[in-house]
Amino acid sequence: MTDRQKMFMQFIDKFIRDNGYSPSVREIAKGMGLSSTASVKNMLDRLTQSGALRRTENIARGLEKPSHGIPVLGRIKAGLPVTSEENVEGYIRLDKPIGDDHFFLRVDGDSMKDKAILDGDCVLIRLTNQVTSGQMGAFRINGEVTLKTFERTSAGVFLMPANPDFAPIPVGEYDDFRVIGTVKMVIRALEGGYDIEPA
Amino acid sequence: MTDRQKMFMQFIDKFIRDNGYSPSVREIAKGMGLSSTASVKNMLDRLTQSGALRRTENIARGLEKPSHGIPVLGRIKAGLPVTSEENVEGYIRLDKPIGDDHFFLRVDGDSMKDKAILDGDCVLIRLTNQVTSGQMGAFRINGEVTLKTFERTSAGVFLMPANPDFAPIPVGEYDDFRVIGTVKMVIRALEGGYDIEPA
DNA sequence: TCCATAGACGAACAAGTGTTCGCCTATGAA
DNA sequence: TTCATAGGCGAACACTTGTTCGTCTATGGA
Repeated sequence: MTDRQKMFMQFIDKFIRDNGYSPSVREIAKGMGLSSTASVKNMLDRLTQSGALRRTENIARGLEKPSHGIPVLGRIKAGLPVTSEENVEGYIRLDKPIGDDHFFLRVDGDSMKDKAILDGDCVLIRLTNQVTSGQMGAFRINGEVTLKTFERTSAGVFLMPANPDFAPIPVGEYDDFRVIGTVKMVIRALEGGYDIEPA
Repeated sequence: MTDRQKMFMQFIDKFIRDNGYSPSVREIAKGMGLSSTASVKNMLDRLTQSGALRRTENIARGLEKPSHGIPVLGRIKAGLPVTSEENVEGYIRLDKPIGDDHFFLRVDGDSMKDKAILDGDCVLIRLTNQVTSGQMGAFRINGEVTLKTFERTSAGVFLMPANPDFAPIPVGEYDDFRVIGTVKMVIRALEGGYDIEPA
């Protein structure tokens, strides 16, 4: 990609970030200091052809930047620059839409620390009442919400902590018990990485 | 929001997901089985006014769905439905753009397990060579990339594991050493939650 | 009954918008 | 030199698109 093409991409990218919709041909022309819309169309065609941009023809503001997410590097091959293509194992799409049956539960306390979940971590919960033995999830028991591992044994149902300082919680027939959802992901933000926006 | 309004939102949402740009008034009309664009405009005005939709007037395909991310629930107040407004402590925007100076490093091995980072976890690294003592980061030493805590003491510089089975790595004057970046976030996907897309 | 609100019709208008066509310049490789 | 490629101009064209206006129906209070 040429420098000029990078400049176009940056402009389009920023425009989309700022406005939530892509720029029109004339807006790009203006932003890039061009007087002809044909020049823009040429450039868009080049960018589309090289795969840097996705676009639906004849559609107003039909530009998309084909983000494939943030690269995941696995074993890094010696000799190569760290972020080079050869090291990429895959991508994680942080912009992938998640249905509104998901929410994060902020972990309070160390009761799951042996499962590497710490106080302050956020666990992504998917709302469901389907839970199998051994699965981690969020549960409400007698009015209190807790993060535990669900265990069904011959001795009954238990909510198991992952910390010897805490005792398993037996779920009796007369307890007010509800499965809230299962844990799909654990996120821990360090030193101001991904922050939580106030409500 | 009325049922009809929800149907509009769903249509628009799906359209954006499918196409990467928002539908035009006429496309909405067609999709909702309406014959007049005025009906659509009425509805869009209602949705915009109630805050369900964001939109720039007079701009083609200028619709946005105002996602404020995934809610984070902290201490859940008893008596309330779990996902009710009152429980929301904040939001995490998974669709927040991250610059391309970030990448994920897939953790290989248990050398940081006492810091609650497990084999297979993904750590978000921000490329930088600024690192202070006590900070966790990715380092290259003698051709090998490793995730460790950086420690500068009177005895010299060390890369500290968080696992008694591993020994600190002293960084000597003649070692080939480079700071790759610092850890901003830890992500662990459980049972097919957020998956890694193949490269 | 009166009235506000949600929802809808159809036609016409005024911008907005992508595309095309012919032509031009500069750069770098063959 | 010759040629391919990136980048650009300006005007004209045709289609897309949001908006407006008057009118209508149904529903659910007050």
